[in-house]
Amino acid sequence: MSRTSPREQFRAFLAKRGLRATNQRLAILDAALAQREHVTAEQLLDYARDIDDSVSRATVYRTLPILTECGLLREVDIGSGEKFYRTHREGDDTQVAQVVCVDCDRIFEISAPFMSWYGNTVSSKLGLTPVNQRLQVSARCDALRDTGQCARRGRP
Amino acid sequence: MSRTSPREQFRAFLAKRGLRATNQRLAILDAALAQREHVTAEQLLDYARDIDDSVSRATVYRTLPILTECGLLREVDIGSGEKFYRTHREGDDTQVAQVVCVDCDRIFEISAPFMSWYGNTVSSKLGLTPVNQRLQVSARCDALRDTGQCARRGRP
DNA sequence: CTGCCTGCAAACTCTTTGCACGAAT
DNA sequence: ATTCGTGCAAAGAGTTTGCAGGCAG
Repeated sequence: MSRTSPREQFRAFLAKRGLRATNQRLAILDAALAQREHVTAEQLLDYARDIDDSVSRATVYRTLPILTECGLLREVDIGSGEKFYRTHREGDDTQVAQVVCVDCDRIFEISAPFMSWYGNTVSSKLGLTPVNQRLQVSARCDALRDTGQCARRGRP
Repeated sequence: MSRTSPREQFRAFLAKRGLRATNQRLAILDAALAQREHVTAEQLLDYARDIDDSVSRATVYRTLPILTECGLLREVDIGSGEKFYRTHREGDDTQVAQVVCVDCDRIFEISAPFMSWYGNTVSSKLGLTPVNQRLQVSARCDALRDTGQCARRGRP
């Protein structure tokens, strides 16, 4: 229903915080929005440089937390050393599980509406209130095991 | 039921792989077994050096994967930059959720038997078979919020 | 003896930070 | 004009690795 584009949303967020809408920040935003898959900071740097070649690695790292707090990106940490980022679109479920295929390294996200209940159940026993939670599944590809091939293999 | 001590289990595992039971590896094992809480590689190095001061950081890092594969330790990654390790005793539940208190930084583990069902459900939709899964909850301390104090605060 | 193991230190990866210049408001 | 933002390069944290010597089997 909302008519607010991500660009506007970002500008409004920046203004509210007294931050500036620089070309670099906007280029990073546009680069992120153009990606359908999970991307690393390094990949985002490349894409952002295609839009504005003055973007530096430092600025990407400084901008990512802003975009995350703004709600435009979601940070996904699968414990592999580097963090991944994904555009968070309106209507996206907040409670998602990540399924990481150890064969093709792709990250799938699945709505997991039970998670918040689990988090509450498990935390309340300890006198704690959940802030956020992640369910992460590592899995192997059935097709690859059975036929030696996986259609997803190698795809971005 | 088993009469096998962790030491014996480790020696058997090493022998089976053609690896050597060095003093350093045994010291690291003993250091790990003596800990009740989650420890980092660095802490384990300190404890192991109390037993055998010739243990080096490199050997700790080289030994941790062995102990993990052997099933004597469990690796816990809470996405904080460094990994934690915990002794995995017989009868320990494999399906555990980690609850991390963001106030006192302690890691609690709670049995979460529903997790494997969930992992299966979510993976099978993608044509994947789960290898392992983690449910991780970040939470705040109720006592600290309400009374300004938490009995667990500062405790190891 | 032989070859796996070791400690040391350097290398590596991802991320953060100090600094002086540059641009948004 | 200010003040925040930037690129660069160096620093950091955690972990891994190359090498020459050491010790288990």
